[in-house]
Amino acid sequence: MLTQSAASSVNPYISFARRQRPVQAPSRPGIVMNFARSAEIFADGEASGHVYKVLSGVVRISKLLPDGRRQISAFHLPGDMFGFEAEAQHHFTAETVVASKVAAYKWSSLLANSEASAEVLNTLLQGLRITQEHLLRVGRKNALERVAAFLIEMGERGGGGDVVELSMPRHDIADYLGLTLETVSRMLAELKAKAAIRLKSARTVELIDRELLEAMAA
Amino acid sequence: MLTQSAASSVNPYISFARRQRPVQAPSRPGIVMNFARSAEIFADGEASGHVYKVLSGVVRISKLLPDGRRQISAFHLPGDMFGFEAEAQHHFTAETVVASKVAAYKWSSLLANSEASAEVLNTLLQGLRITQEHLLRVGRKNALERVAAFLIEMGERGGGGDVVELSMPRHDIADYLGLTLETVSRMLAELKAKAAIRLKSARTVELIDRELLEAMAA
DNA sequence: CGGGCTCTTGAACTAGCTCAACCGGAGTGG
DNA sequence: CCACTCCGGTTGAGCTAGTTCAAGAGCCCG
Repeated sequence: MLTQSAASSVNPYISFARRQRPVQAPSRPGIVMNFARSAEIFADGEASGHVYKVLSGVVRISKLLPDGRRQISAFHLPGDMFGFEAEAQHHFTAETVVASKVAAYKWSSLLANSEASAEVLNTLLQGLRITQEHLLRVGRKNALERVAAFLIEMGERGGGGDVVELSMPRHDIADYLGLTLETVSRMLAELKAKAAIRLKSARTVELIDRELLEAMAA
Repeated sequence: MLTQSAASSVNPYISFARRQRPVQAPSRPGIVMNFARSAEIFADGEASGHVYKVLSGVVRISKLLPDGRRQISAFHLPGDMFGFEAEAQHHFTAETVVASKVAAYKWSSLLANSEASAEVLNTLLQGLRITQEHLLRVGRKNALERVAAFLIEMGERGGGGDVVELSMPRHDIADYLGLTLETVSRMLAELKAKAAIRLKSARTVELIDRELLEAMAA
């Protein structure tokens, strides 16, 4: 079971994603829900109708290929909203990376409120821009540039301090950047060797030369 | 000048994109503009404030890296809208692929109209979903899968017939799929060898085995 | 103290890139 | 009407970045 075989090996996260879900369905605006780490909030294909806001923790948005290859399109941090759909079904999966608190809002009631719907519009515009920028990274940048850009991104979103807490495993970073976890690990080692970063632990990165890091992100 | 050198060679399209632009600025809703082939509609960094609808032709949306590497995030066909921005500046470039007719609308007046703004919301939701799906292709699919998926996509968007007119050069397809033009050409040759398609001309592809094509797109 | 995970590192392999030559259709001019 | 040229596309040969496969090393938690 642990000996994964070839390219068509099933992504281990499929089986890990737990169906732990709060009993109370989110019906009125702003229902708060607690999720354990690596829990599924909703899955690709499920009925949509609610949008969510991260209160604490980290949420990953992903799509799976039938053979298990996975692409993470975004990590959502506290304050971020996700789960918007034009149709009645979700077209991607949302799972927690770490234990997280999430507020659910009814999509229809959000649209009824003009102030909220203006905010939604803005969120969507930002989301589209960010996804297009990420597409450029994945489609045109090399492994070192992608990892450097990822660290800068997480640094900025995490408050701008020099110490960046990566709450996700290498596997998730790899699936976000379109790489393998081994390559992510090697690129981190290279950035460390070039004195751009220091690895306080596997998940705690200190950015010791932002300028160099930015130059490497291309 | 024609001997391009190495990975850092400047993208030829930078210099080709012509600044041919209609004199009349789009100020009232629905101003129709005509553009020659490979003309710039707006560039990354320019002031935004208008959104556009393709009336005829094809428009490509792209982002450039300083060294000339380019990622095309979308091709827009007649009926599609583009140019939405949350901020005062555009964050990507829009150029015609072939001679095109485009209608410009003032963003602010579109937002004022609630019916139009509901349509905008829907367009954005669709756009986000499509971009995420494209990210999965670029991040996780191999060259053959990407090219097969591209042909299926263009086939469906082009009306569903068996003969697909690709109005864009190989270079554009490559920059859309995150490949090189040589690889695109080789994958088309492979699909042809496997009898999934027939190349009536370089730009005219006949899909002779959609099922096989879909299987190859993974 | 032991059993899983996660992460790192090494070695070999390969998909796709790079570099280079050539091909063919669409003007263009003699 | 043919020769020439230009440009987009194809094809080949070799190379390399990143993957794959494999073996260990930490590390957290019971």
